[in-house]
Amino acid sequence: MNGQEMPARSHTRPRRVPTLEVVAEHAGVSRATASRVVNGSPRVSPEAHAAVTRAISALGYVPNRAARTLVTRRTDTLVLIVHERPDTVFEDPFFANMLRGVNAALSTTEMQLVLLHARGDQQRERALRYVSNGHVDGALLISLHGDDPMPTAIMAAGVPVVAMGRPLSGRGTDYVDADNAGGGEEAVRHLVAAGRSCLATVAGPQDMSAGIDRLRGYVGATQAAGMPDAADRVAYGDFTEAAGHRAMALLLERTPEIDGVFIASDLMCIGALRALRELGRRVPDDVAVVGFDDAPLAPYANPPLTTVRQPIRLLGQEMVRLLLHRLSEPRGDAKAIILPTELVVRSSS
Amino acid sequence: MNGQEMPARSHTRPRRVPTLEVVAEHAGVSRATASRVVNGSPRVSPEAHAAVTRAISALGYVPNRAARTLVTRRTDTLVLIVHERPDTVFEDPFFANMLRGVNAALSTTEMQLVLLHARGDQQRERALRYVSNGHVDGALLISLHGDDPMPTAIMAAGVPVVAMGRPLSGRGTDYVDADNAGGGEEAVRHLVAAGRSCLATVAGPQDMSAGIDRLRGYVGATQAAGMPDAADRVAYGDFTEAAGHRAMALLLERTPEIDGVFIASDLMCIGALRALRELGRRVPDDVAVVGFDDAPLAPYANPPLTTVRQPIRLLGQEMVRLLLHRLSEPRGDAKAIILPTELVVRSSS
DNA sequence: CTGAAAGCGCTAACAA
DNA sequence: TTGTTAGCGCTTTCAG
Repeated sequence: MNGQEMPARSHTRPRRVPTLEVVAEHAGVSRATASRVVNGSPRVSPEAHAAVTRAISALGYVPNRAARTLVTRRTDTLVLIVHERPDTVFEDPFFANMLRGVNAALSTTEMQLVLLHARGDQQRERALRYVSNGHVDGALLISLHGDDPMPTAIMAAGVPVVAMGRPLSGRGTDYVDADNAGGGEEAVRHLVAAGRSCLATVAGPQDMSAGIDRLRGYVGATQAAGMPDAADRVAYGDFTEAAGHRAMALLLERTPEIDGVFIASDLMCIGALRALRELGRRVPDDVAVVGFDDAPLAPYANPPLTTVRQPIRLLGQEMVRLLLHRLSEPRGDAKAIILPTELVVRSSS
Repeated sequence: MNGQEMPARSHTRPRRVPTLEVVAEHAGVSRATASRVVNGSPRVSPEAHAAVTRAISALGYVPNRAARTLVTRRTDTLVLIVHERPDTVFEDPFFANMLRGVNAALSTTEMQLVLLHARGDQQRERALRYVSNGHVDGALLISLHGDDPMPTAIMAAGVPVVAMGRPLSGRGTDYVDADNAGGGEEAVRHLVAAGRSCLATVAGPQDMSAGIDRLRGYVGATQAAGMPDAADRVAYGDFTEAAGHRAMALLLERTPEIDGVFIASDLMCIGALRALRELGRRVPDDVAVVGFDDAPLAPYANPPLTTVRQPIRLLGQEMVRLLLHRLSEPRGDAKAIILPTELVVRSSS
């Protein structure tokens, strides 16, 4: 299989942990009864229960997961698969925040989390094989691009899936997402309320729902505000700082009179801010900027950026909650959890 | 054990995967021979090998990890334990970068990574139990504080450990670290070369080796440069932005004539920069600043910060390499891998 | 309510 | 070089 002999890993762990067998003996019951107590079965007499419980804590017994998995085919493990297209979305550290949410939700459980990267065909294959072969009870998918078949493939293997962000394909996939469209609208309303009349946007990649939805919100709100021409002032970037710089410069070149701009990611904000500075525009007096808060970088921008904040940590938590729910409730319509965004106004001191 | 009945997770996975038994039959050999092929034993005839290999790919066989673990007591799993003291070090996203390094090193292996947070006694206990009970082959420890007994406890359980950063206790623990002292020295040399004569430092927490070592480097280099009095101009912070702000303000209050400062983390840099601005100091003309690059925040500072860069991603990789080495080489002296830092000079455009 | 017994899929002696 | 066999520790019928 792996083609080479395994190294003889002989780190002799002398302290062999107690087995159920030993617990049962210590409690004066059979292994079956001990197992029932461990698994919380109600069909156990109070005496037996007490005896086994005592034995467990006396011996410091902990169930052997491998043995349990072997028979139950349950792994008590979730996998987080990170789809990372070389040097784009994952460059920014929004990941850490999401992870904290995931862990928070998991910490009340006996579930453990394993991490898998899946960039490149080889790693994708490996990840899919891993998931399909019963190594995990469920999968969390993040940073999906385009119509990635991964969610469908995993579901076809009978493993429940929850995606972060609305998947562009795979109609039946459960997912959690921020209200990206609503955030885009809010940004526009803020700019309009600030008296801006010539809006533009640096939109995200149109092969990701986050990019698409934020743009949709922007377009809808500008039209609702009676600024249909704003829908034409769009430049696209791939969520990176360099792209933000490029897009902002392009917008200003095409329409110098822009006085308000919505930028669909915080990394792009940093780049756009740089472009504005280089072109001699003052922020926010000359051009008002509203960003989208994926990661904790925007607060460090200079001048401080007003942003639409995405509750990433909460999204992580909700992903896990939804997946755990699916585990006990395998069938049913696909669910989507959309969390509201929040406008965070920051002004230079 | 867990006190409540497990929910009946019945997501019927119909597609039962093929077992070694089936592979053996298909190849016309015994299970033992098939196993030998799977594990790359050389004691197999070419014909048998070919037959089994063919059967494996025909059937899409993948070894059942639980079964294998049950007998070999090897899990092919490493755990990354994050020690996160409430709201201090972990606030900054250096974590994501380290994780990428870890994953890079792991991706050439069949090993998988599980993530465990251990803040608070309860979670610490859980983590230790988890590790001690043979769920993993080795442990990676990050963001250790003070004389945390965790490394020693895990090693006592017979599980190899590698820590990120020199542990303050546990003499025998393997670890990887950046050359923090060297970085501090380099920062000072840079400031001296820039003609600064009244140096100060915002040092990190003195219950973490990163804080201690960077300060040591600073002190040593200032004395070597004939500025013994600089050793007195030290203010401490806990690596957070707020602390950096506070410490910088304190330094300037005590010694207004400071014209060069070394700041032991990038988050503290952001805070210090804010303090400098508020107090009307110009950077770098008035006060030159050299930071320490833990996370990708510093580049976004305004003005751009000259920093000592820590190769976090590489450190992650080296952690894994060292741990894998330990797995095959259980005994031997504790090893330390110290990676050099790099001075990154950034100037405002 | 309890126990005996049959495996889950795999590896590792031990024989052949 | 190969096959036979005995478990690894646990859950789960099935009788009692």
